[in-house]
This record gives sequence, C-alpha cells and structure tokens, in this order.
Amino acid sequence: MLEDRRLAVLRAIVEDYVSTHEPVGSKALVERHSLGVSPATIRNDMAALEDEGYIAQPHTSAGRVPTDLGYRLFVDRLSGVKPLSPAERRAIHEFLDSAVDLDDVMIRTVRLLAQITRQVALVQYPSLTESTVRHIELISLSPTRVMMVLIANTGRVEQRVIECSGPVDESALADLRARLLTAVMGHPSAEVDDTIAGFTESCPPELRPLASAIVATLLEAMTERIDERVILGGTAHLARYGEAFPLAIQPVLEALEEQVVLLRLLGEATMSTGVTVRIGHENPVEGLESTSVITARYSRGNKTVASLGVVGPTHMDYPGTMGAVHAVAQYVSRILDEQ
Amino acid sequence: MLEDRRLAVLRAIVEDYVSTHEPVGSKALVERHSLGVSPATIRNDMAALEDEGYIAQPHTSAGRVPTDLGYRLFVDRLSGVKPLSPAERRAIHEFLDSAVDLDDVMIRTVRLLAQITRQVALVQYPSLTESTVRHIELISLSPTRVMMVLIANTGRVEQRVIECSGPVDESALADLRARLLTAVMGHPSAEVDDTIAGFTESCPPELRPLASAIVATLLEAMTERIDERVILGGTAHLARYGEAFPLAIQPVLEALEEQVVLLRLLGEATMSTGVTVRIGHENPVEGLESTSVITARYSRGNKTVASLGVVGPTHMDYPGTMGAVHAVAQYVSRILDEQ
DNA sequence: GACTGGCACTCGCGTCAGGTGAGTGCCAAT
DNA sequence: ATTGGCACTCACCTGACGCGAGTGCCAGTC
Repeated sequence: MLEDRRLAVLRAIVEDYVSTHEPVGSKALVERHSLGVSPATIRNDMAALEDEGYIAQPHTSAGRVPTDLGYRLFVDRLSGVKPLSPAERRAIHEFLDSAVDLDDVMIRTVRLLAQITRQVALVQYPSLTESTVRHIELISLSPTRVMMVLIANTGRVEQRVIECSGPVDESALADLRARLLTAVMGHPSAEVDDTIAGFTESCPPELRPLASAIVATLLEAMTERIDERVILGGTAHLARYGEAFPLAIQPVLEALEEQVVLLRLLGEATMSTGVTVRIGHENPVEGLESTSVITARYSRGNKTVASLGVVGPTHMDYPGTMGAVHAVAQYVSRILDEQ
Repeated sequence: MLEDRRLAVLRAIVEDYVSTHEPVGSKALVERHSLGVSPATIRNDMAALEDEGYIAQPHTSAGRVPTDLGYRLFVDRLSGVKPLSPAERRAIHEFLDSAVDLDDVMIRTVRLLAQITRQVALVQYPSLTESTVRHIELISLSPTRVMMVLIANTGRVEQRVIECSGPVDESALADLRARLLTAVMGHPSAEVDDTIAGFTESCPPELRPLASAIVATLLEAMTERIDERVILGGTAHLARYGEAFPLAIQPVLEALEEQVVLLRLLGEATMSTGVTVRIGHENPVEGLESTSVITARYSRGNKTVASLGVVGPTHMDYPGTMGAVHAVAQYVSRILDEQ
C-alpha cells in the first residue's frame, strides 16, 4: 500500500518532468495528480525515493528530477507501451507501402521514425549474415577487372571490384559464375564460409587464380561488411532542447557520426523480442551518457535481420516512443515479407 | 590610396573577426595590424565602410562586424586561396588512395573534408548524366521479377526491380541483355534517351512487353535518380560555436537533412572552374541565411561530374577553406581518373 | 503507525543600481 | 588628409535585495 503509493509518486514525477522539463515539487504533484494525500505526505515519499536513488534534486530547495535509475524503474514496472493511434498506424502503412526498393524502404523508415518520435532515428540495413544469397553476378569491366555483384534475398546489393593478374575472357567468367551459383545460391550468407570451402580446388586449373581471387573477395564482402550500414535521420531534433539542458549536443552528434558506434547501439540489444531500452549511463557509448536509446529488431519471415531505433534525451516520453519504435519495426518486417 | 587603405581596413576587420569572433574596434585594429595611421583615421574609414554596407555594429559603442557584403568583397578582391601545406596534401593523398571502391572514396572524402576544414562537409556522388554506361545486367529474381543493375564508368551502381506481367525465361532475358548492351554501352547516360528510342520496336514481338518495361525503368533510373545522392559529414562541427552566435543550429540541421536542398547547394555552382562561394543571404536555401557554402566541382577525365563542398558560419576562414575544398576536389578527380 | 498542517529555512532567480571600459562620433588643430 | 582630444553611449559585470517555490522537521490527529 505504502509501497504502491511511492511508486505512483515516482510515476507522477516522471510523467510531469517529461512533459514540463522542470523539476517537480510536492505541491504541484498533488494538484496535477489526484493522489488523495497532502503535499507533506508526498514529501516523505519523495525523501524515501531520493534515499533509494530514484530521484534527485538539482539543488536544495528545488523540485525533484528522476535519475537514470528512476527512469529504469518507470520503464520496467510503471509504464506500458503506448500503442499508436489508428490514424498513425494508417499513416505508417501508407508511407512505407509506397517504397519502391530496399533503399527507399530504409530511407522512408528513418524519416518516419524521426518524425513520429520527434527524436533522432537509426535504421540498420538488413544484415547479410542473416540473409541468404539470391544471386551472384560477375561482370567484366575491362580485360583485367571484374565486378562482382552480390544480391541477398533482402534486396540488399553489394558490389566489389576485383583486379585480376591477367586478362580474363568472357567464357571463363560465365563458367565461374555458373559454378559459384550452384555453390552458394540459396545458402544463408553465414554458411557461405563452409559451402565455398573447396570451391577453388573444384575448378579446372586454368581458372583457379581468378577463382581464388573471387572467393577471397566474396568472403570479405560477407564478413567484413556485415551489418555495415546504418542510416540516420532527424538529427535536427537534437537542437530542439532549449540549450542549458544536460544535453550538450556536440558529443552526441560526434558519437552519431561513427558507424561503429551506431552499430554497437543497435547491435547490443539483447532481448530478442520486444523493445530494448537503454537509459543514460546504461549506454555503452561515450558521448551518449545523457541520452536514452530505444531499439527494436525487425525481421524477415521469422528471422531477425537487423535493428532500428531512436536516440533522445533521458527525459523522453518512454511509453510513446517505445510504442512508435515497436510499431515501425513491425511494419518494416511486414514490408520485407511482402517483397 | 585612400581607397586602398579602406580595403586594407576591411581585410583586417574580416581577419580579426574570423579569428576572435568578437566585434573589432579601431584601437585593437591598429595594434594588431601595422596600418601606420591612428585609430581616429581608422574610425573615419570604418564609418565610410559602414555607410557602404560592408560592416555593421551589433549595437552602438561596440566594434564592427563584417556584413555579408563585406565578406563578399573580401572573398572577391582581398584574399586569395590559401594553398594547403605539403603535409596536408600528403595526408589527403594517402587517405584517399587507400579507398577500395566508389562508396569508400565518397565516405573518405566527406570525412577528410570535414576534418581539415572543421566544418560540415558535403559530397555529391558522381552524376549519371555526365557519365557513360559501362554495363547493364538483368538478373531474374523470381519468375516474374527481374533486377536491373546499371553500372556507370564512375563505378556507381544503380539497381531496380522490375515486376513483369508474366513469367520470363532466362533465354529471353539473355537475349534482351545482349540487345540492350549494344544499344547503350559506352554511351553517355544523357544520350540514352535517344539511343534507346526505337529499342522496343527492334525486338521480336514476344519480347516487347518486357522490353518496354525495362526501357521505362532504365529511363526512370537515368532521369529521376540523377544526381540523387549527397553524403554529409562533420555535422558535430555545427555545435562547436559557443551558442549565442547568430547560428541557430536547428534550422541548419533541418535544411541539411533534405537531399533536395543539398543538391541545390551543390548544383547551383555556376562557375565551371574553381571554387564557388555563397555567403549568407546569397544562399538560395531557407535556414542557411547565416551560413556560407563553399563548393567546387570535381571531374573525371575532362568532364565535370559532380560537386563537393562545405557549409559553415559566415565568419569562417575563407582562404583556408577555399584552399581545402579546391585541393580535395582535385584529388578526388585524380582518384576517379585512376580507376 | 500513517497522515497532516504548520513553520522555519534554503537557495535559485529576477530585478535594480552603480561602476567600468571599450568603442564611437565629432571637432578643432596640424 | 590626418590626428589628438573629448564627451557620450551602451553592454557587461557586480553586489544587494526580495520573492517564492520547495524542502525538512515536528508536533498533533485519526
């Protein structure tokens, strides 16, 4: 009972602080929420919450502000995931449905997510490891240069140029292409390592130098570039906070420019299902200590392929943002399935 | 003579203001630059410069600050383009030389440019119109879906998926591919419109439906997506200005998120040679009224293919930035030529 | 034992006055 | 044309002051 009200107070504090961005005091709290008790009682609860580390005062004689720990408790126990309105769902659907190819889906997704959450949005391209090889094409650019185009079933395309030691004729290339296709087509990229193991040796001797160059490039494309691309949108929202807030935007912008960082943010979401929330210091990335990151995985069929999410100040609307991220991830999965 | 000194004063004001970011007064001016006259004289010159609109006072009893017009005069008549140091040139060369493909060249370029100018950098992908078609590949993804991959001599690759009304067999596809190649290979993309004019009719009747779908997609890829991609780097530099400066970063970030805007910035550079500078209100883009944009074209062979540049506050180091943009454009051209 | 009203205390913040100094415009003198 | 001198203007800093929101604590009540 007592415990219950304390949690209700915490919830009220988080909600008020998120909407006003100002420290919230006991009096304002009883006015805005019908808690049925007096400010003095609230003060006692607040003191307890502060002892336990869920809230803090910026300075004596100021209201309370939730700590990272407070947000954590709020997210874990006090709030659900706010579903989007039917109108919003419809808007998402229409917006994403008119995408023409994978690039377009990704770009539209990142814009959409930034727009509805009013935060910085991140979208990771479908990963090659989780996808299967749909086609490999070898195209001769010049006598000694071959371009390899790798197409995954997610629609993603990787291209690589291979420099050959000697001239390559078209028929050899066609032969190799056919052999490669039977070796890897339909296999998950992750297995290509294995399926391609004896490939070079299985070719006639005169093709082997080229074959081994191609295999090397293929493996490189498969492993090194995995998950490589993340796109970013809505960075302008970072500047919306009227300065002064504990959100110096420079380190955040710097962090967001590093692909590696973005990949860590999206990749380390452990929960395989649902929405992952990382709050303030829980973030593994320097520069993002005062931001929260909300991510969700999206999938193709029943395979998880990649993640998307948003980055915003710790004092964000968690239920709403989580709902939006979740919904967008679902819709992206649906779009990918349709293709 | 008198005219000469006035210009020298303007130059000194611009230089001081750029380095200190504080309004510059007559006394400080004679101290820092050996102008050989007294502060009072300088004050007269300043009054004249103010009348002519080259400088302004933020408020009475403050020093002077250059206006957009002042910077314009400075750039046009008072400053050259500062060449980079040999060390910098070497660094550029090494950094760009290790790029492995076109994407890599672009990404490295934008990072490099952002780093050496300490501004926001823009790099446009080589345009298709200015390039020639090196290869077209048709790949069947499923019985009714064909992917077209278009490769330009710049290394740029465009892919499109074509939905067919009925099933397509491999041999028909191979036939079409061969016909397409003879029709457009080696032609500048701009001419493809013409060279492809009678293509559909030249095919045997049973291929025509597919042929016309492919031609439509090809033309669309050629025209609609022309120049489409610009990449951005170093946005964190925007946050470097200690607030308060007449550079509200939110509108700038918003403007920079629009591909259309970026393309206008890079595309409208009229001078075909050298470096283009657009200062403050000269910018055609809303949100960038208090920034300057410095761009240069880069080329492949002797054909201009696209532009790159930087965006920064009007009070930037023009000679240095112009030098850097120019040098990077040159190096990118060289890299493209080598490929 | 939980809740409440009352009360003294803290301290950030906005306002105001006064002083300082950089910078200016003007003018008479050279 | 240039210069030194001089009065004037403001932005900015500083310290004093009062206000008010918010707190912690305590004694009293149900």
